[in-house]
Amino acid sequence: MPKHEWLRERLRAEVAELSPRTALPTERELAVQHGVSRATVRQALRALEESGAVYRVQGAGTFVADTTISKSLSLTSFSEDMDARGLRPGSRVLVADEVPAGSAVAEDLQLSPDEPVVRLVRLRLADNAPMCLETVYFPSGRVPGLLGADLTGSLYALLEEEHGVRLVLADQVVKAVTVDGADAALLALAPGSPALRIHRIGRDERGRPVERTTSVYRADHYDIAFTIRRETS
Amino acid sequence: MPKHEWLRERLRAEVAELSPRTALPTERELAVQHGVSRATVRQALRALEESGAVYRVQGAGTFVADTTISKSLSLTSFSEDMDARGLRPGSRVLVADEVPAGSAVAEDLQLSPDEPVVRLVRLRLADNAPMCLETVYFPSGRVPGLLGADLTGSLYALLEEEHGVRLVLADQVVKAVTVDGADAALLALAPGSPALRIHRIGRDERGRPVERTTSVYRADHYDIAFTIRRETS
DNA sequence: CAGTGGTCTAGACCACACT
DNA sequence: GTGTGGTCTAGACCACTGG
Repeated sequence: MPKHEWLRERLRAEVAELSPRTALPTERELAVQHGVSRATVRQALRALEESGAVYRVQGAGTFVADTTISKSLSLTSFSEDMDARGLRPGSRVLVADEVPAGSAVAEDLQLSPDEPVVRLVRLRLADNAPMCLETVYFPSGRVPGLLGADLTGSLYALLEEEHGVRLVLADQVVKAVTVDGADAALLALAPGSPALRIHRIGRDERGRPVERTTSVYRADHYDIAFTIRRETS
Repeated sequence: MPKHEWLRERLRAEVAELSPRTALPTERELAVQHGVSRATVRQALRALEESGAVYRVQGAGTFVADTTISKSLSLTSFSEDMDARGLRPGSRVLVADEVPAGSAVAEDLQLSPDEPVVRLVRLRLADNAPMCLETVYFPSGRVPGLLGADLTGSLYALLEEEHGVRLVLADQVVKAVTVDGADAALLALAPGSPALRIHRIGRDERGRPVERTTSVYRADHYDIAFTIRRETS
C-alpha cells in the first residue's frame, strides 16, 4: 500500500474522533510525525478534503469538517446501493434474451442498430418488497455467455470477474415520472404514483459504453442523497 | 495565475481538438515543452482527468477521453442552471418575510427553533414559463438587510457580494413527487403531475449551514444530468 | 526490454491569516 | 512578523504496459 493511502486512512480514523473545526497538526508536523515528505502528506490531505472530512484555509491551517451527509454520488450497483441502506437486495428476472440493438440502444452503446445486445429486465427487491424495475442492455460481444450465468445478483461483480469489464464511469439522467399499467402492478403501486426514472450509460476506464440501464424506482421508498461542491472559479 | 492552471487550460484547449483515444505527449515531454517540472504537469493532468477530459493508463500513457456528457454535478443557483441550459431565468416573489425557524428548519440550519430566519418563496421562471417552486430559509444573522434587496435575481451572487457568504458545499436529497392544489396551479400543471423535489442544505467553506432550500421542479421540463465515477477501491 | 504513469523525497519561495 | 497552506523544482525509484 502506498504511503499516502496508508497515511490517509490513519488520518481519517483520527479525524473521526475529533470535534468539528478542530485544527489538525500542520502539514510539516504531520510529515515529521509520520516520517514522510510534505508532498505525501498533502496528497493524503487532498483526498480527505475531497471526501469532505477536512477543509483547508490558506494561511490558517487544516480543520476537521462539520459532520455532513457527505456521500458524494458514486457509481454503485443496485445490490451495493441496498446494502448501504441496510436492506437485503433481491431480484426477479422477467426477461433475459438477445435482440438487435435498435436505434435508441445502438446510439447509447455506440453500435449499429442491427448488432446484437443482451437484454435483461429485472424487478429489483429490497427486503423482498418491490423497489425498482430495471432494463439493462449490454453489447453481446463484451459479455459472452452472460445469459447462462446467475442473473439474480450483482451484475457488476459478474462483469468484472467473468468478463474483465470494469465500470468506472457513468452518465446519468434523473427524471420524475408517474407509473401506470403493468409497471405500476409490478412495483405494487397505484397507477399515477410518482417514481424516479434513472437512465444510465455505464462506461469502462477508457470511456467506452458497456451498459445501458433504465431504472424506475418507487418514490415512496427511494431517494438520492449526496453532497455536491461548487466549481472552484 | 499559477502555472498548473495555465497549463491545464492550455491542454484543455488542445485536447478538445483531438480525437478520442489519441495519446497525449508523455508527462516528461510536456514538462520540457512547457518549461515546467513534471509535478506541475501532473497537477494539470489530474484536474483534466477529474473533469473527464482525459484518462490515464499506468504504463501506457495519457489519452483523450471519449466525448461524454461529463458534467459532474456541481452546486449551482437556479439562474446559473437555466443559463447553462440556454433559458432565460426569472422570478416571481410570492413570500419574503422573517419568521421563527421552527423545528424542521432549525435542525437543518443548526439553530434554535425560536431563532429568526428569512423566508423566501419564489416561483422560478424559464423563458417566462413556470419551472420551479422554491422555498428558501436563511439564518437572519447571516444576511442582514436581505429583505430590502432585489430578490428576483441570483441569491448566490447577492450572498457573496453583500454578505460575504460563499456557498461551496451542499447536501442534497432528490425525490420524485406528484403535485396538487395550489402548487400545481402555480406551476401550471394538472393535479397529479410528476415533479422532482430537491431538498438542499447549502454550506460555506467551513461546512456551516447557511441556506435551506426546497425546490419542486416540473418533471416535463426538467431533469438532472451528470457523470459519476466509481469509488477507487 | 524500454518507456509509461505512480510514488516519494528535500528543498525553495509565495500568498495569505492571525497576532 | 511568524507561521500556515499553495506552488514549484529536480531528481529518484517503483509498477505496469506493450512490443
